[in-house]
Amino acid sequence: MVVRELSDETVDRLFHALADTTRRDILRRCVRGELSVSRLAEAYPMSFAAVQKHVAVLERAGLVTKQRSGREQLVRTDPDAVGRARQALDELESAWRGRVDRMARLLAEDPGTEENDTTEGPE
Amino acid sequence: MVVRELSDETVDRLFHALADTTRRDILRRCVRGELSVSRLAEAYPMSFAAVQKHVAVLERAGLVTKQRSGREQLVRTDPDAVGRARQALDELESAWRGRVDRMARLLAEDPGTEENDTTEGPE
DNA sequence: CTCACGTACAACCATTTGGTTGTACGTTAT
DNA sequence: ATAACGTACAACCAAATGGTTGTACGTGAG
Repeated sequence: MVVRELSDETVDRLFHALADTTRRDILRRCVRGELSVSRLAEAYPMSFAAVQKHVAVLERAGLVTKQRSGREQLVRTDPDAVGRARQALDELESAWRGRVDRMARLLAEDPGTEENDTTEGPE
Repeated sequence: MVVRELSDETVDRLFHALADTTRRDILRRCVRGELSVSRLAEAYPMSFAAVQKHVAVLERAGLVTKQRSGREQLVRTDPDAVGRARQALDELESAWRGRVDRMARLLAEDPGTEENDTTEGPE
């Protein structure tokens, strides 16, 4: 498993897609069996086009995939999606604890250099 | 540990706050020692007021707390914050697998009521 | 005391977002 | 063949976002 580092834009789109109740609900629905967009749309108090847009946002964020089946477009949430969201959180949390710093430093410097942290952020 | 369920609005604000590169960077910076807002502002190619607004967003999301110290306002990221973000993700992921539904139903209803799922979304 | 600093907040602006309706087009059912 | 269905997409709109500048005010330093 390579787990490539997530770009800022990727994380932006990921979290933005998750920052909406309707979209999170769509995700939940489309795990147990894919649903056509119109079927989905029936579930919400908004137009078909609105739901279509929500799905598009989820798709751009890589949280769902669409697959054509006849005249329907079936939406399914990507199983790895949560994984990536979690990874984004992990990357943040690791900065939290300075773990990444320490590890990087431990790998880079001599053992025994237990300095206090002064990790430079992006200037 | 009580771990109260997160409201939709809470999760909305949480993910929305995280869906911005600058704000995520602020979070990273304000873990190792709190920083004054103006100190923070120096780090970004935008006005003081803009950074102030970003901090406000983080604060409303509960990701950061401010504490007055003299004429400065010190920003510190809440250690429990990531925890709540992770919880939000967990609540989603558990729906992923249908675990929460089943558990909730098992706990709430009579044993043996094995209905088919028709999980009602926000109407 | 006075002034610079750090903050708060309002007003304003451009862009994005989340929603609408309407139209067009391919596919399935009758 | 024709009608109904599911989708795609454009145009439009109101509200929220992310940024700006300007002003006011408390606090700390000289």
